[in-house]
Amino acid sequence: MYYNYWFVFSKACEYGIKATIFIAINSYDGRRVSPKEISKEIDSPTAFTAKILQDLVRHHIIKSVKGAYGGFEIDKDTISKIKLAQIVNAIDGDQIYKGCGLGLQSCNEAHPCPVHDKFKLVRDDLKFMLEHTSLEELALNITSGASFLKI
Amino acid sequence: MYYNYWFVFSKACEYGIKATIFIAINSYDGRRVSPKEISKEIDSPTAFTAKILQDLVRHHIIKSVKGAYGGFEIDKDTISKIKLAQIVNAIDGDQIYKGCGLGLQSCNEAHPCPVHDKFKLVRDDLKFMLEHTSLEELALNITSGASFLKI
DNA sequence: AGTATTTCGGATATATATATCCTATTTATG
DNA sequence: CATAAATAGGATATATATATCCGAAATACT
Ligand code: FES
Ligand code: FES
Repeated sequence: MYYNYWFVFSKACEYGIKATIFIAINSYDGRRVSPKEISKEIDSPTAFTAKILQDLVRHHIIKSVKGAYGGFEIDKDTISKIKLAQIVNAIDGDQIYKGCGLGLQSCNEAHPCPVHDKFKLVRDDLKFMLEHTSLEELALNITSGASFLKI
Repeated sequence: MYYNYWFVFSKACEYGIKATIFIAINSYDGRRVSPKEISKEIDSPTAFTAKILQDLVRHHIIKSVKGAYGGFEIDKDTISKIKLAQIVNAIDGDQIYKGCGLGLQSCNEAHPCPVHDKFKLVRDDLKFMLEHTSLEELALNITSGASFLKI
């Protein structure tokens, strides 16, 4: 059997998205959070999550404050401006938007793979969805109890 | 950096889809093909492709004939009945249709993750596409020169 | 200045997917 | 029956993703 255990996003990306949401929620209250708190809340391995947080800092999606009383935070103003696509891009790259569904070297209208036309529709829908979903709405859905970060 | 190099389908699944299309094309001409021919035509590692072919045989998607003058084939009658979804299911399983986009234990309307509503739409589109794309049309697009299996 | 706290980042370990190799088994044909 | 040709399948190797560990650097507070 050649079953895989994943779909669309890497584990790193799943953790990154959930972590960013949790940081946003806490930033609304002016509270910084640590990798330990985050990983507990999103049910992820702490050290691995910390690596991903570093990556998100480098991509200027979240901010880190070193030292005592430090932690991770997001500028309140930017929470509504950050789109899911930016987080996914920072961690998984942009092949998700551009890559060929059947692994040809590139997805090319002029040299399409057998599923190109149909695959492109779905892929573009995914792209549109990611580009139009804001961190703000994801965070608000958690605080309102409409959605959950774990289990 | 935590970039991944894949998207949606595993390599095994990509090879499986392309191999099945190539087998279908040859079965229209009553010709059996070997893993060597297949892997050359779809630009994949031969031995690995052979493993996937075995898997497809076990799932009754293709037929194998052992011994001299053997090879892989598909009943002409079934080519139009086989859907892309069956191939994907055989190799990558059904998590692609059912799994949570953010890795929660299960995708559950009553306990949704932050992206559930939006993700479900895209996932269901993908499911519909796979279930309504026949092996026949994929094969015909190759023979007509409208699409390609490699490069 | 000293200390506790916290992120940063390199090195390493583990799990999984991908790929290869070699032998056994099957079968058409001479 | 012998031989050649072909798939089946176990064992093994490699690449990548995931996960852990530990010391270095930065910062708030005393
Ligand atoms: S060429 Fe394969 S998806 Fe476009
Ligand atoms: S719960 Fe996450 S996609 Fe449905």
